[in-house]
Amino acid sequence: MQLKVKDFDLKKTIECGQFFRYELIDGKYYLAHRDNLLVVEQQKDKLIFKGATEKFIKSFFRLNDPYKEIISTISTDKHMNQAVEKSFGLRIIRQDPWECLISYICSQNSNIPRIRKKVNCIAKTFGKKTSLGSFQNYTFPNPGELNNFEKIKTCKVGYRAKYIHKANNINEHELMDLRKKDYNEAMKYLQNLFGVGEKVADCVCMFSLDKLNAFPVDVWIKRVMQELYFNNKIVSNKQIKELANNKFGKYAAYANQFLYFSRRKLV
DNA sequence: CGTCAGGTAGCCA
DNA sequence: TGGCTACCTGAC
Repeated sequence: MQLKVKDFDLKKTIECGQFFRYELIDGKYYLAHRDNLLVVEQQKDKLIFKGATEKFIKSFFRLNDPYKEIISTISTDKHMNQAVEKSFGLRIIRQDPWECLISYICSQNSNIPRIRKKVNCIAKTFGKKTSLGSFQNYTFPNPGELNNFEKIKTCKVGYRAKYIHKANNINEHELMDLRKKDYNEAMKYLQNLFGVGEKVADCVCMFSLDKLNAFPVDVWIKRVMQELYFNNKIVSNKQIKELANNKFGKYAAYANQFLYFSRRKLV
């Protein structure tokens, strides 16, 4: 199946570090996410895919987000103009909240290759084998299925094993319902989970709960924000989030991704 | 070896 | 609130 796309760059979107279970083979991206296994490739303005419906693709890659409006909303200065220029076409992936939560718990104090190893290992250890043509991968386990603490530890997640084991008891219905709640309520719920602080909660909000006003502050965002907007002064995460909120408003999440991408020069 | 990497809990002022 | 440190692990 195929689909015409505008203002979309598949490579940037997948490789920018927001999404962890994929493989690039012969120019095609094989994606595994929760129970889905799909293959996608982009040829200019054409998106060719298998293993998913058009509806899923549009929702997953947020192809219906008003890209031009988002960019004009956040492009209030030359810094953001430059960031947008470098990362144009990058979209926020709309992930499954549960897999997203576990993935970002794994992300603490880890670089991208290590996060990918951990998340893939959890799928391999607890998920079911699945295939698309000759490509094989694993589903992501459901809440309740990560109940073996020793097995979790074999995935090299270190001290995060106890967080994952505890998160396993989550009520998935409640988690999904956070999509309908506002940002503050979602943050409160998430930060109540053991091992989930402000950064991880913000990531789950922005990558899976449709909270486009979220603005996760990690070390990279902190560096770039201090450079661009605080004259290289060391400031608190709270100050950074306040500024982002005022400056980028309801699309702060996109500003966050553009700044992160352009700073790290990924892809 | 030490340091660092997309943080958080627990503790203290 | 804000500041501090231990913490699993693997790459350099």
